[in-house]
Amino acid sequence: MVSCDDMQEGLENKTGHQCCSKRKVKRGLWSPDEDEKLVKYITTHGHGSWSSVPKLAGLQRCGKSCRLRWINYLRPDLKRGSFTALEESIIVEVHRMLGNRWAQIAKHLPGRTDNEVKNFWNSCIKKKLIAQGLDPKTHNLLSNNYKHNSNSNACKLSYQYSNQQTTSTFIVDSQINDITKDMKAPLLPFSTIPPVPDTNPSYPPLLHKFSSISTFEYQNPNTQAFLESGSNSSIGSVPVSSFTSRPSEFSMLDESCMWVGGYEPIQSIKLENEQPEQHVLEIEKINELISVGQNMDASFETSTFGFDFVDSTLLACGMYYNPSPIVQPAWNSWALQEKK
DNA sequence: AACGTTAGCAACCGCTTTATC
DNA sequence: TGATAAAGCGGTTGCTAACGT
Repeated sequence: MVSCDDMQEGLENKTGHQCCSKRKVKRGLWSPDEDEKLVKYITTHGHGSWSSVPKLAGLQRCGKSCRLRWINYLRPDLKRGSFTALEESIIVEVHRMLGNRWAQIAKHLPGRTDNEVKNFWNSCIKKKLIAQGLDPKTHNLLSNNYKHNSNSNACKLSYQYSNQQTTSTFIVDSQINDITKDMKAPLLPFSTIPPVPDTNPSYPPLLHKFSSISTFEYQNPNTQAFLESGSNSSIGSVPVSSFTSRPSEFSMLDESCMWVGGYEPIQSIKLENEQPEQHVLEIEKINELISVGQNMDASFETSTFGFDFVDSTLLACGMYYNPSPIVQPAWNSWALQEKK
């Protein structure tokens, strides 16, 4: 077997990435000495332009390599150790919504890097899903052949799928609103609800935190929504069209906002619309279900309306309701009012 | 003990996106 | 507005350690 030293010796004399083609760069594993140099430099000066870091830090590395080493390994805020069951659940759930967008998934896991999440997915979660008979790409049931050929040694899932149904068209990222995904959504109860973090004063003021509505009322020519405040409860009524026809009514806002708001109990949420062919969905029992660490159950699902697990998950996790472009101005004015 | 296999992970590659001029 | 550089990102590679035979 080729030793690490051999490998590095062989690599050292090669020219590196295009970005560093003017100088010889070292590749392969980082030595403690290199780590120390990089940490010392970054903590003192910040990284600035990564391409200039190696020279300034006294490293014979490519700037890209320095950046990667810092982000994936040396950053002081990185979390070490195994993934928890909760983290695992979050990865599965967000992956089901976003696919292999590791950087986006990692944003929901403080202290974890995209590389780490990706490696964990490929080395563990993927196998667990296959062992459960689920396609790790689509999260749908696999064919029997695939299932039988899967790795039988994969460790057991720490969660259970309770159902396998429903489809809704759903936009999951406000920054990629042109991307519509078919959500094949098995019902996946979280093993626990994510911890409620402290309120983050930096989160965008114009975002409406769905779960903390207190009082709100507005009208506009196209849609109507009102929220009534009770002493201990909030009742929201938000006009939406059928998800299948206007899925963009619901979308996750910038993923970095996820988990930020935490969860505040709500008594009910009513979703309705004005068009006769569309439906009204009464959401009851949410607090109960959420408080015991579950999403809404299958019986709660209304296939006609298309309000399925995805949406209940958003709600349960203290995510955000993203109004449609029509509704947005009203949300914004409400938010401004709230700020005063 | 020797060898082969596998899992986990760090690092790299190359493409895409974003920022700057 | 286009060119270029820098940064970001996902896929892939290959090393090490652990495990099995």
